Amino acid sequence: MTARRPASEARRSETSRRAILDAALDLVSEVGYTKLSVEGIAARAGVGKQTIYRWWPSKGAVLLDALLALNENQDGEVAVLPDSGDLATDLKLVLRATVEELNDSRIDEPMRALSTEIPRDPDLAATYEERLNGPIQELKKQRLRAAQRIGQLAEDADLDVAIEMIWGPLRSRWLHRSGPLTPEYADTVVETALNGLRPRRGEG
Amino acid sequence: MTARRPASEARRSETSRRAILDAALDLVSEVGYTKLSVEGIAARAGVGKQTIYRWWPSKGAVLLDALLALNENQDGEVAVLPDSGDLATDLKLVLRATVEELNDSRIDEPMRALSTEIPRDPDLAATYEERLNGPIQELKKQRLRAAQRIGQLAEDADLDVAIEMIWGPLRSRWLHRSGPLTPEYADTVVETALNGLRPRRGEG
Amino acid sequence: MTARRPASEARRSETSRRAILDAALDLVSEVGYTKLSVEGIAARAGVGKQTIYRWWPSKGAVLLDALLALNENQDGEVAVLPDSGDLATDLKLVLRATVEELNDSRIDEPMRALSTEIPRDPDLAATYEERLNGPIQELKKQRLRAAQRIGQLAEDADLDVAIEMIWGPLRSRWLHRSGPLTPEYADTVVETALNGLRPRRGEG
Amino acid sequence: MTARRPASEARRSETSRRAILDAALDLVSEVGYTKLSVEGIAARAGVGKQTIYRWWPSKGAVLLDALLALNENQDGEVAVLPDSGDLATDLKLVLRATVEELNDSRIDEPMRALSTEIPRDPDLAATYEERLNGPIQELKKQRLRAAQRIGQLAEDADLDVAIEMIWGPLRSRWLHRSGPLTPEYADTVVETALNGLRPRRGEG
DNA sequence: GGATAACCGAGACGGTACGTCCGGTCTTACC
DNA sequence: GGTAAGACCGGACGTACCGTCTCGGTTATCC
Repeated sequence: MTARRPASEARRSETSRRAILDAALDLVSEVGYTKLSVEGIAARAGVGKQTIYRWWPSKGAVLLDALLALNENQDGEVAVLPDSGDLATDLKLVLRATVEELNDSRIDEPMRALSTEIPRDPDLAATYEERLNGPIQELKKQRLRAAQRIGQLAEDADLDVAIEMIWGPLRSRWLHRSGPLTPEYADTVVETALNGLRPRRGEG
Repeated sequence: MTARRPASEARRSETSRRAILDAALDLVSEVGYTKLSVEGIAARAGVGKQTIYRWWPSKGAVLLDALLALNENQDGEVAVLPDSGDLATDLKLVLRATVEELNDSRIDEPMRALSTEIPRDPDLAATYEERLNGPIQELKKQRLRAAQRIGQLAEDADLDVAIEMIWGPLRSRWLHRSGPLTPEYADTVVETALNGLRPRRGEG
Repeated sequence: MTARRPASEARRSETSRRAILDAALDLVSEVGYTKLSVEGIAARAGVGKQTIYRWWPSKGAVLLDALLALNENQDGEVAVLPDSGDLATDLKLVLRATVEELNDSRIDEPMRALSTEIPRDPDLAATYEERLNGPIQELKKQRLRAAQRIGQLAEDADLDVAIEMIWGPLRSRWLHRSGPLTPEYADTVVETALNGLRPRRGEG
Repeated sequence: MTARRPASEARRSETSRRAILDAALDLVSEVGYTKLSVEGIAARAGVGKQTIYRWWPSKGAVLLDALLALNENQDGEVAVLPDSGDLATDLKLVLRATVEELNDSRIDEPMRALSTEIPRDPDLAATYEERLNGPIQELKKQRLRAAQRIGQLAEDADLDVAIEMIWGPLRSRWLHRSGPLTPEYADTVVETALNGLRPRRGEG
């Protein structure tokens, strides 16, 4: 696990790294991202500011690492989305899990912070894409391609649009707090995305 | 136009107000929202800082007003979404217009700034909801309800979900710059949202 | 007295200015010049750092002003050196006063600080020359010229050298703590400087 | 030469020591004492910071050693001041040599640095006194005592005052750059110190 | 038409945080 | 055990803005 980090970081203090990530998570929950400061993180972590600037370019980057570390802890990392043979069932399962995650205050605040910082900071966006969003996006596409192969998803569907259709509404409602995040909402979104908004032929 | 502002603002300097909004728009395009500062706006507008703080609570609020003023200028304000009788056609029209708007650099930066600031600032979010998003959301719902009445949209569809399905993907691609905003993309999204992701029965 | 400051400083807070000068004097005595910091002065004075940087270029400049302010307080400022008609008597008087001043802990530390900072900082040196040393030097020269006129000082004496001869030893012993500063020492220096080091002709 | 250092320093790297002293001299001339840093010296010398802190307590101490090393190089070290039998002649000779030394940019900056650091740092002052100033002071006193013995200097003269009278003005003019350092100035000072400021009896 | 009060520009003020430099200590790997 | 390298905690630097607060100098109503 530690060995994963490259040789150039051989002398890096694992203690300080953990303290910084923990402090960042704690503080962002306590005071919000806007009032989160590198100075504050350093103080809370009992660390010199330089130790943060040496390894991260911004408070957003610290937070991204903190979030990644959070995932690594609850290991057995899902390397793949579930595939029971039925797309709708699986998507509901996944979205319900996402609902739970976004309702987890440990994740909610830092994730919200990242979501609003990424469009402002191209460097952070690139890292986020590479380390977090990209891989996840690929998993989603794999699952959708499997569905295409067995005729559960239109063959000519644009997968990026499809992903947006499925995961977008949840994310949007969460980010703008425009409604409660419930398992039922997850189900509704999946059904609507798959079936479309038109009245279903032969219904009623 | 000026008369629209309440009596309490009778003594307010229209010159300063315009200068501030213009300066805000100019600066946010030049330096980005993060480096935009009340101090900078005041300097650029040739105005005292207090004149800004007297009328707006934050730089975000200034920008919101600036954006609203921008809309008021290009008058003939569409008080309603087009209704040709065919929902798909109308939605494509509207989304193509949105595509053009979001490609307009005059609007792009301030809009992006607001989009990332709103989830961080409840007060700004409330104002945004009341002055800009709420009314627009209502127009969209009206158009969708009309479609429901003539059987072009499922009667049991959750309109909030529907709106997210239709307008979400465009907004998301724009905000994260995850692909080009083209008229064709607008069309694809409308079709996908209406028809759903499942293979259409009897197709092929 | 306050009116002496130029119009450009009309809005300057006299309260803050006094607090800063007082804090600087207190701190330099407590912790020494090396550990004196602008940050520390600001904190002690209950003032923002910018308020110091707005009006002074360095901690040395603050200290110089503090010292000048100290002199202004004990008014009745001697605009001229005493002239009783006898040079030796007057010089002893003046040097004994200097001895007392340099033994005053209120003056000792800041003066010592300035003395070591001036050779390092040309800007500070210029200000010091203009505001403090220059005028004093002029007074000394006036007194010595008077002595020349009545034959108590060699007509061809270089006044700069003369001043160094008279005031230098005291200053040197003080700066390097190479011996106690006593009235007797002052007298010895005056006698030696006036009579020279050679054996006096006809003595003994 | 190397053997002069005590046994405890047996393992000390002479290469590093030289590199540090050279780097210190170079840097103090380039950037001035204030901006001279242990970090900078280490980097320039290609040496670890610890190697400096192991052997010297401060940047001032390094500089003092560097200066001492400089003297040791131009060997044939004058263990005694010249004594031709005429004090005035000898003093002029010595002061003219000092003038030349102080005009040497290789010596000027580090010496100036030391001169301003010593009154701030008692430890450095002690070392300076022991290693450099003390011995020199003793040489001066020896020469002056010899002069007293043959009636060229007043028998009751305080030698410390005498030294200050003779060497002080030069040092002061140099430190405060209050005038050019010339051989003529050296001569004037010697004459004035010996003869005193009073008009000479029987002149004219 | 003279008082008066809100608005305005300017910018000083007490603060917070920035991102950097360096101090002095400690650790690692080499020789 | 000395050394090069450099991470570490900490303190201060000088700067940028925050949001509040005078300060005079216009307006622009209202008596």
